[in-house]
Amino acid sequence: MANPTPAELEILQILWSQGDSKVQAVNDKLCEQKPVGYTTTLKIMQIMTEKGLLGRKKDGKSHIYYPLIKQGDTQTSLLDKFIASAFGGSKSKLVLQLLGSKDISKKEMQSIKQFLEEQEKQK
Amino acid sequence: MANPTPAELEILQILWSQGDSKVQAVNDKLCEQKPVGYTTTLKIMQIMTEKGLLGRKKDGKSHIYYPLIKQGDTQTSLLDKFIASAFGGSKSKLVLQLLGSKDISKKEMQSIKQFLEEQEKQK
DNA sequence: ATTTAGTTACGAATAGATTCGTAGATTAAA
DNA sequence: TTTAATCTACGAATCTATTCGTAACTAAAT
Repeated sequence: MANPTPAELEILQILWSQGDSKVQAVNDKLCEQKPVGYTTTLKIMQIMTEKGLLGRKKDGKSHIYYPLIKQGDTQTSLLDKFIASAFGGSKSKLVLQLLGSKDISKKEMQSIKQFLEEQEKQK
Repeated sequence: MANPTPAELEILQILWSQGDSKVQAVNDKLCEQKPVGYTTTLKIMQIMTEKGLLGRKKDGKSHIYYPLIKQGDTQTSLLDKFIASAFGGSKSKLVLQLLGSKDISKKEMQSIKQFLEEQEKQK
């Protein structure tokens, strides 16, 4: 399955976070960030349906759309591609760049270290 | 400064890793992965020069090109944008996804843990 | 039945990135 | 000086994603 385009990803994020939705609801959410025409959103969601990224069921005169791909799978796939193109395929280079950045919050560092500790216990 | 496009990034990677180069050398390198015409590579490098991504100096009848932006800065900028679009802006979510993935090598985990240990000592 | 509001389907316009053909310029060699 | 090889500059073609106008359709309200 091909990766979603940027505009498609925005729509997927909305569906993943707020659940199955009508075009109107998705468009409203998108408009909170930047103005975008209703038919633009509709068109992209129709394309996504053709591609197999979304499914839909009829509801009155409109449709309710839902994602056919999992958020985690998509993130993994996008991440792999990103690491290949920007970090020469090295996962650790990316992580080190992140861990070394000044603007990573303490809370974020906390949850990372905690994850590693729990992983140690597993063994 | 706007982020480089995918094709531009490929060229930057080559210049960062093998140093200042002529179009010919860059194109040869690119062709190791996929066939691409000489004038295609030339055109993109000319555009990059207009944009201020590359500089160049005359050498005989050709030019020697060099990056005007740092690899680390570019990676940081691309990464920020990527995290915003694919991980809702959460750095830790991305790291956890990576650390939890099955195909991260032991060597990579090693260098990550080592980095965290050294960071602890700093305090 | 007619009107109205909301929705869909379709196709075209736009925009940006990528690709490459061609013509002209430059350099080195014969 | 002429030729050959290489390189640059330019513009056009292509491709993909995005945007939106318009017309047709649907359902509900009057």
